[in-house]
Amino acid sequence: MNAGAEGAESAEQRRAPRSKRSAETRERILAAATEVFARSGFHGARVADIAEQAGIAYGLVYHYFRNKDDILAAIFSERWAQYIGYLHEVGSMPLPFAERMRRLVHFWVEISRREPDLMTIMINEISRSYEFLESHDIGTVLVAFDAIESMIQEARDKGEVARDLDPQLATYIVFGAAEMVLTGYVIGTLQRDSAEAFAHDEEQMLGLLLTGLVGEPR
Amino acid sequence: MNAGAEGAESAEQRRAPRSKRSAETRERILAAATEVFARSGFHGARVADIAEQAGIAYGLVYHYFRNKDDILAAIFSERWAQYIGYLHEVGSMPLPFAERMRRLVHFWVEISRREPDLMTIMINEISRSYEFLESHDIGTVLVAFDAIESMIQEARDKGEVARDLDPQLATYIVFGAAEMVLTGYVIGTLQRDSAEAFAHDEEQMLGLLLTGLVGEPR
Amino acid sequence: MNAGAEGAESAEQRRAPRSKRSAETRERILAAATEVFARSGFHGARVADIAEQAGIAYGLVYHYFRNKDDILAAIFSERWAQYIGYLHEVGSMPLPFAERMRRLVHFWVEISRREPDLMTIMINEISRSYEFLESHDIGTVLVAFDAIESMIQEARDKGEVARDLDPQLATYIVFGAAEMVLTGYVIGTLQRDSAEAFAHDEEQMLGLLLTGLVGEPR
Amino acid sequence: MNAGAEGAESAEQRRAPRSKRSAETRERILAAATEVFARSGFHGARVADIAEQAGIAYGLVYHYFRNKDDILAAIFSERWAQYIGYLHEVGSMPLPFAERMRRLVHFWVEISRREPDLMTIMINEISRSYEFLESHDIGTVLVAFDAIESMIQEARDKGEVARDLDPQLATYIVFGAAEMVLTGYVIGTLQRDSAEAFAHDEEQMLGLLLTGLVGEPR
DNA sequence: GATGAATGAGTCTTCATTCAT
DNA sequence: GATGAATGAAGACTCATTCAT
Repeated sequence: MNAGAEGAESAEQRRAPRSKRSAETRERILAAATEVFARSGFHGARVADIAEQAGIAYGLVYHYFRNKDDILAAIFSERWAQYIGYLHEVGSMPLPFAERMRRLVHFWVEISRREPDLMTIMINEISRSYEFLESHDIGTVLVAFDAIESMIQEARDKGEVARDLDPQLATYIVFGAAEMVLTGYVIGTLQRDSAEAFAHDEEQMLGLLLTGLVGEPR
Repeated sequence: MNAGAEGAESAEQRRAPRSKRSAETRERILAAATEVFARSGFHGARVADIAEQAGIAYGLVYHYFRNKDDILAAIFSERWAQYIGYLHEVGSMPLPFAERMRRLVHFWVEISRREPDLMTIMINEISRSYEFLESHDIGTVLVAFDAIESMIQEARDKGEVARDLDPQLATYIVFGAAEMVLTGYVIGTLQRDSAEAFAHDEEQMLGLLLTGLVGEPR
Repeated sequence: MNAGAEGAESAEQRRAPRSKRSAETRERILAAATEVFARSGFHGARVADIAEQAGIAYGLVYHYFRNKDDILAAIFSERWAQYIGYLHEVGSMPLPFAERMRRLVHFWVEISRREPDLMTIMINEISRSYEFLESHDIGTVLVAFDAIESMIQEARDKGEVARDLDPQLATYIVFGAAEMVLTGYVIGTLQRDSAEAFAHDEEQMLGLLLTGLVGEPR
Repeated sequence: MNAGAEGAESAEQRRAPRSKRSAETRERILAAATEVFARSGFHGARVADIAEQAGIAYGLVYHYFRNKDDILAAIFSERWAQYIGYLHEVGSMPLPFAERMRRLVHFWVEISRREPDLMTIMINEISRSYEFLESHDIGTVLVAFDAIESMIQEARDKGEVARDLDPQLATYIVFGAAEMVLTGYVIGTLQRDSAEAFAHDEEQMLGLLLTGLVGEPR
């Protein structure tokens, strides 16, 4: 398509300024969309709102994204990718299961603190399965589940978790538990204002997931 | 008119044949809407679809509900009410905490099996929807959380759960865990086709919530 | 239903209650419609509003009137008829022109005081010519103009008004002048709270119409 | 493209070709709406009709006006403004009262001749519409009354009109008289086809308003 | 690249009117 | 006569997307 136009060597750099600006605009759109989607939801967000938030004309959005869906998909895949990356990273570290879980929980809470808008979107839009199943790569979402499931599976094999545990179901439970707490942050019913408060929550979540409500050896 | 046929039944039933038909139509609309919302989502559902599903003219929908939102709100409040009712019922029974949790989990799974459409809506359209949370009574939703929180609080006082447990946070975790499993049923990534399979899930969830991933005394 | 309870007497009278009741209901609808039309305008008034105001089911309205237009037409023709009647009555009396005008003006002001709703409708709806011309008998309206025009014409022949006066145009002016004052009453920009105030207005109008703004021989 | 043709004209015109086109489209919509409203009335006019008349797509109307009401309001405020302007202009001229009235009457008749559609709307949709009066600035309408009232008041102080005249009431009468004649033009019951005919009407109106039906010194 | 004017399909909602009971 | 459930045509309005400049 544009391969011929690329030219040699410096071409990449010559293209740079333009593509740099381009990339910046693209990023600005994504950032704006993240904010607007978080505030109004995917359906409630108008392309015009996103453009306005990004400080550009709304027609320009269509130079960077095929359509509105595409924007959500981009937010989703690009951010989720790094998330998945982290999951795999944690999964491949030679750490005890409890420590892996600790990092996982910490990671989730951290993201929620730093990028609440992004987390809001993840939580609110991604679970709209009927839409997702049709238009996006639900597989990509499931990869995250798989990563956690492998983690649990492996831990079970090593005897770090109960032998009769169903790894798949356990994954859903771990994921759901974390997600609801994050939702609490997002909708403001769980208000936390200090790093300590968040740290405390992490402890609680970790303890509860590992040893349950009853669990004493915490 | 047919008053004679009605006889001296309960006063409630005598509440006019017309109202009766009316009530039936209303129910038919709610049932149709539940199905359509579950299939297409609130935004994707057209009032015309609901009317068609209910086998009525679409203007009639507006005799029973102010607008589309109102239909969702009705599904929500009328079903959620009975749900809350059950929570309180379980909460007031003189049962050990573990048993209460068992019933709770069973209740959730049962509803999902019997009324998957309703559960789909609850999960997709209501529990995550800022729109809904903004326009309707978020308080009503939170009552469910409160009921569970009281349950946990009480159990803590009795020493049935860990002393340092944060009841509020624990509630979110319990709720979130259950919700995600149900979401798995809803979107079909967790396929269960027998009563045994569901029963097994209940055991798993209960065990995990009570004694955690590690938990041995299960 | 309750016919048997009514007892015997003559057939006419036995039918009387029914047609009497009928006539009453019809009147109640007209009265209600007058109020509602005055408040909300013809377009803004819903048949259901009228029925509610009349205290009946809205389907019943269609037993008495073909449709909404028909109600307005009835108000119009039945009330206007008596109005026209008065105009002709005044026109046929052997009175000096000034006296006729006085009675005319008094009549208008009186109606406005006693039946402001009716007057509001007359003023607001009847001039919507495009609708009127199509659906109603504009001729009936014009009869009123004709009556006044004849009055002026005759006065001119007798030398009671300026010889070069165009009776038709003068009619419009007289009519318009009165109508705007009444409109002032209706919309509340001309507030009058005593019989004297209204009487004073009548004097002013009469004086102005007869001898003009300048006019001294008043 | 046409920038070169524009040259170094006034800054106002340089205000971008795009805005220019925009302004033209807006004007085209207003003109179309004026025609359609006059023909079918505000309620009877469909936005689609207006768009078609303007030769544009349906949705474009909503780029320029919030809704149908807004279009009527724009017609009203933009035209009425110039109308009020003229009233004040006449009011501030050092002219005898009779001359002022002459100009006023002439002005009304002229507008009716030149922009019958506009006048139709003013009369049918605005000056009588409770809807309009409620939702918009009735004050703006009343300013016109005030202007005339001041004119009469001043004339009374100078002894140009009867000493016992109520200026406010007189204003309503003058206004109403004129309005009804214009209504006659609008609904076609007063057909005038020559400049002379209109001029003659002006004479009649002026004479009648100044010296009344009886008035001889005319 | 950038702009925003233009397009028009898609839906909700209203409400006069009909009709079974 | 009376009721109000049922119908469905009609129309306002939104907004994603295209495209000329």
